[in-house]
Amino acid sequence: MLKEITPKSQDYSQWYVDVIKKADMVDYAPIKGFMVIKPYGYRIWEFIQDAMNREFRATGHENAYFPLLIPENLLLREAEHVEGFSPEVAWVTIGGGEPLAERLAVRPTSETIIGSMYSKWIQSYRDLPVLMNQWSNVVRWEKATRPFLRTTEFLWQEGHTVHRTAEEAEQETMQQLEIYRKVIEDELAIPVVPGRKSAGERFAGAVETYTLEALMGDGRALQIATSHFLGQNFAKAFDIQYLDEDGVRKYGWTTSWGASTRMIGGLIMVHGDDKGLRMPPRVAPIQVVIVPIAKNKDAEAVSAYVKNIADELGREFRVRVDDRPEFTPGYKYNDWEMRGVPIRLEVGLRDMANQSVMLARRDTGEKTPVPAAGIAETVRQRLDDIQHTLFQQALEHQKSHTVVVENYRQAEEYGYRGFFEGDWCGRGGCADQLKEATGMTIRCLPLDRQPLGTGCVVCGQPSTERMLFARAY
RNA sequence: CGGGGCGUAGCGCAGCUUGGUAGCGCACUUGCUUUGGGAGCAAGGGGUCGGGGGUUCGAAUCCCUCCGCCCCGACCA
Repeated sequence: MLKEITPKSQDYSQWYVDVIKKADMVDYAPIKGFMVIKPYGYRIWEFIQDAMNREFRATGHENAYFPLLIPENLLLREAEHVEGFSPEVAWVTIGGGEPLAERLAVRPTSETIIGSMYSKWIQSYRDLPVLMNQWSNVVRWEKATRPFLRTTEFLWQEGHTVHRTAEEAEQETMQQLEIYRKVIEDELAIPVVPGRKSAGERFAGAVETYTLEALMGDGRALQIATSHFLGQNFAKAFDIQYLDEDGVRKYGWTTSWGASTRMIGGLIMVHGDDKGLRMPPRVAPIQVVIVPIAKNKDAEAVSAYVKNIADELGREFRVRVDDRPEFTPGYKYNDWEMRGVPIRLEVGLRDMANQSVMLARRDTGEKTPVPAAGIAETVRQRLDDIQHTLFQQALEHQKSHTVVVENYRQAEEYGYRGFFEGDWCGRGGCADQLKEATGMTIRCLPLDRQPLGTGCVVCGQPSTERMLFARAY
């Protein structure tokens, strides 16, 4: 085990790696680019799943599961889609010891195989809309990988829907984007900027891609969820047709939307500090840890006092009593701080005598004695406050690192760290030049902004778009 | 794919220049003492030195070769 966590300011990448190791979230697998998600990390994923499943069901979606392997001919159906994904597809060519007649792709995403099934299932306008989601793993052969942020295999959910009209499909696309915003801001306490992707950054095969962009602690952007309006591109490629009320056969309009374990990487980078993780209470595997402090002769008395408190809190919160005899209290404080547990209660003889406990907040580091009576209410308030404080701190960071510019060169004085906002003429050439010169890419065209009319930040020509650009993960 | 670095105990490393019984710290096991911010003492266990080949009486160390990992670039939902 590492003894210390590298300070963020010294080396942000090393800090990130140290934190995920110290927090016991992941381990590197024996295959390059793959990782094992350990129970403490996986539990966070389960909370995200719970929150999303609630929202998906409330909007009429059902979970289903489609195959891991996709026959090559299906993957080839949609031209842009193949072109976008083929460089990173892993292929299965042998099964049961025999070479396969047709090689099988390990899914990089499931539009193709789901589209082929939808075409069988849909006959009439009465079969629409089809609203499904699947929780799965996907594989994209990446050259540079980092735990959670970009791994060869990752876990995600992918929603796939078919609609009767373009309007309904567009509405679905926006509705799902809003669900992501809600879960990511309310549960993970990560503020995001919703926007539309520029043509160059669009999902392969989509008509429009919408995104949520978050700003990390080091000033780089992270695309944290996307929702795609696919038009009739996939409906045509997979022959998804229905007979409409007017007796005419028509192509359906499809959408897809996804969010992955990358969100956990965002969670770490947005909230973590030099002591380790800081977990937002709503997705914290352990919300309250209680550390009893007692010499041998007092152990029994303290333990009884702690048990009462733990029982009361355990009815409402996720509580852990750390009574491991082999570690000192100081060790335990550090240990749980690395794991980001929002509230720590230190309980010894002094507290017992005062009928109180010492409450330490992970977000602020503040330590205050609080009465044992009404402890559940106190903890409830503090957890709410921590959830709120983490979001506010992240929002402050985002706001203070968002700069409006009239020319992209102004970003240089900020070291290209942060979100930069400016006008864009809409031409891909300017986007390319921006990237070439600065390493920054267009993160999105924010939904609620209009061009200021100051001219494209790259070429100065009349602008049609307002864009958010940054260096990204 | 280009440039650089590294593979020695679970983790982090020394040893290699100049070949001669494989070491240190942490972790682990046992016992005793400890416990309000990373406890102490004592006794233990743990290694095909990344793989293969060569030189040599003898290779972690020298030579050849293969493999893997990390960082920087390029590429990228």
